[in-house]
Amino acid sequence: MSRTELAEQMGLTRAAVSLIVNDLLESKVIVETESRSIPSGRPPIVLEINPERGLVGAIDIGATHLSIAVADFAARIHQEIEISLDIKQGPEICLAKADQILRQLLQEQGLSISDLSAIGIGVPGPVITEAGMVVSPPIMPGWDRYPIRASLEKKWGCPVTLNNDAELGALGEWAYGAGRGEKNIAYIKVGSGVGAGLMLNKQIYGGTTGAAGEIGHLTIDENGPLCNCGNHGCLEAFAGGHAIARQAQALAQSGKRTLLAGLPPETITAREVAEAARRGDLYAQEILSRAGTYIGIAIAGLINLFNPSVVIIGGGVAQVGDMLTTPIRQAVRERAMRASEQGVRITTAMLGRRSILIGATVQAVNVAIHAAAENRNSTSQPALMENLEVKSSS
Amino acid sequence: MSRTELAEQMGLTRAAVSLIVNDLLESKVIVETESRSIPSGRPPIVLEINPERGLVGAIDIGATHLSIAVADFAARIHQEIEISLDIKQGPEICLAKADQILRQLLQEQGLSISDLSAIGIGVPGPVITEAGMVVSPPIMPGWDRYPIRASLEKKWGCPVTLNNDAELGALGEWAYGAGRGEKNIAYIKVGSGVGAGLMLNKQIYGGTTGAAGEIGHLTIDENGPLCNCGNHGCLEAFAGGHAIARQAQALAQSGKRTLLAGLPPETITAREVAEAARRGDLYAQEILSRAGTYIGIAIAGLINLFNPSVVIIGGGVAQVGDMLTTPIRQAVRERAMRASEQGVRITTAMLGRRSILIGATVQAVNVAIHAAAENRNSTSQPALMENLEVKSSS
DNA sequence: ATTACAATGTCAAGAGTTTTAACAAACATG
DNA sequence: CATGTTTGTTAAAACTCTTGACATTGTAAT
Repeated sequence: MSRTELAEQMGLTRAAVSLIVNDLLESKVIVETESRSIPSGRPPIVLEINPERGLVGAIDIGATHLSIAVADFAARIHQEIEISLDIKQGPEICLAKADQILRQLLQEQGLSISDLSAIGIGVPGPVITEAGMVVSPPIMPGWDRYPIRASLEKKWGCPVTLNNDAELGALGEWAYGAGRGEKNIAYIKVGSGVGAGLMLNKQIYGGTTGAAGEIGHLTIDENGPLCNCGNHGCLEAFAGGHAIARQAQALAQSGKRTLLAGLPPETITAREVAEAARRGDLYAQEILSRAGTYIGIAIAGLINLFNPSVVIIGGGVAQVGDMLTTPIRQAVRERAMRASEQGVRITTAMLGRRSILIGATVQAVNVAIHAAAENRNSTSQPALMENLEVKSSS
Repeated sequence: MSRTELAEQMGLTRAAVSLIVNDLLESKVIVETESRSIPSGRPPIVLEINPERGLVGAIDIGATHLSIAVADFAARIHQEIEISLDIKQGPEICLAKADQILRQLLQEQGLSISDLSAIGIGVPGPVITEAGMVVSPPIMPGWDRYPIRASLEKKWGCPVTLNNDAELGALGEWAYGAGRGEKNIAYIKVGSGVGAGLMLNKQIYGGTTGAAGEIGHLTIDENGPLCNCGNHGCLEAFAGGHAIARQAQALAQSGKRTLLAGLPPETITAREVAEAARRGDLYAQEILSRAGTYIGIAIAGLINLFNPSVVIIGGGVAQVGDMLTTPIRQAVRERAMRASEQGVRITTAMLGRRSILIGATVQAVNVAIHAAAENRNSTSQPALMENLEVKSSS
């Protein structure tokens, strides 16, 4: 983004922007990159946040895994590690583990926590961002109202941000993936459960108590199977990773000619179903296709209510690609209203399994930038930085 | 709101606010009202937009009616009129009618269009606010892309705003009704059809193409009755005014002992059902209760996705009150996730059938204020006015 | 090559806002 | 009636942004 563009966006003159920008250049918060060529006139000098200005940490705590990454201010991941970890062990154990892995990851490069400008975290539950804690999480026993952010900021001595994981998936895909620059997007995380993260008017929308986007518990069929949440026929009970695994286990024991038949039932997860489907197993494909249809029904509802411009399918199960998106698209076409359905693009996550980590990185970079700009003695530097924070649509 | 409060909200000092405020007081855009008493210290002087500064027009174009009102800057309605009008007649005829009624209404008080500072309009279709037109409306044949705002501004010579009617219902209830000061609310308009208007982060949310909030076309049961939109089992086909009337007509002919039995089927509308139910007719109550349950199912989905703090039931059918809200509350309690459901209040519209007109008034006042503030030669007067626009939460 | 053109970026003086720091005003309480 | 507390006001000082010029850098035409 050039000085002139910034001036227009902020409602200032080029001269004023020049003064602010040069100040920020001097302190290396932003840098000039190559100048684009334009039809006529002097080419603008493109400005961006200095990728080398610092490093941030990104942590994705899932139901059964823990991913940690170190990235620069351009959200380029330098190092990454994933281990399995049961979130039910509670905050003390899980966060201690995260602390340990992060330090280890940094040490490999001769770094320490103090080299990080900020750390972004995603968790699979309703988050009150301002308070830095989760409230009444369905699948995180023991985490309710635990002061996650406060305790980590104290331990690490740097700013920490906490968000819902699906929100971060949406943010990641919006900033660097399939939803770049769009105004309203939904990121559907299809993992063991199903959740949605929303960005409305280019901002994360978490709802009143952080519980927005619970698409997994839309009622699809009131006579359907029992869900963890206590209700019957939730989407999650039809199409989540657990539900897929359960169907596959039943299939394996049914005596049908399927690639899954040979496996011991306990070892069958959604991953095995995806693998079998990829190899052409019709029964496995059938399971995924049906899941896709159910997800599509729910997404049709979401589209009717939100009218987004893009819906991005992410999460572990989404790695199967078209086997899920094709039935989803069809269900949406059949169920959603024309006016909304025609304007929406439904696509797989561009950042794959990294959407959430990248989203966490973006959040961390944003707070780091804010902290840096606030320390400087200028009024409108923060406002200018906000326009540079993530390459917003031009 | 006092000068000191304004200063805090805007991040300025009291001194700066004083200068701006006194300028605005001089030009009578705002006025001082009585000073509240506080525990200790000098009582603050409450400021508000001068209610007498001017008048605005509000127009609510429904599927089968046209309501027009003249109100002051405090959204107090001075005059009001409602006639029946079929929106299918198209924009030329309907807007000419609106023009005629408005002029007539003004003339009764010795006024004319030039006495109005702005006019707000609501229509029952997806609106692109910036363009001032509707796009692909399901129930407004002939209105697609007709330049509603442009043609009216030319005709009337004052600023005109165009919004979806349910959006305005939400805005009206948020500003002066059951959702005052809340951050995220949904207004459910139960009329011939069913639609939702959303205010998220204290702003109208219309979606990417203005089609957000189409709750009426959520699929409740894929084997349900055919809907106007072409799909099966939409909420609207179960619980809209049309659907209620259809059920009542069937009931009347069924031979059951009901108050509706005597009436000729063609004359039975939702209004007659409500009337019979109020008189204790169990069959009529049953119809309404079932409609409430279906609406509740859809609202449960909306709550799971949006996590609002208040859901307001409005529109013609909602006038029956508890006969609709009780089953709605119960369905929501059964279907929505705890975390979201516990934090939400479900209530009837406080402004009754006027929600939309008041919302239109609020929009009109806002643009009028903006126009007034922009003409003045000051940088931050517009910003200050925004904080006064509608009594936002303190 | 040279010239014209069109847009970006820069500079110094001047205009306009906001802060600072002190003070006056208004009300409750003892 | 003095005291405490918070609001609102005032003048000078500090700061920010705009104004209106000019230099810069590329493309396209002569």
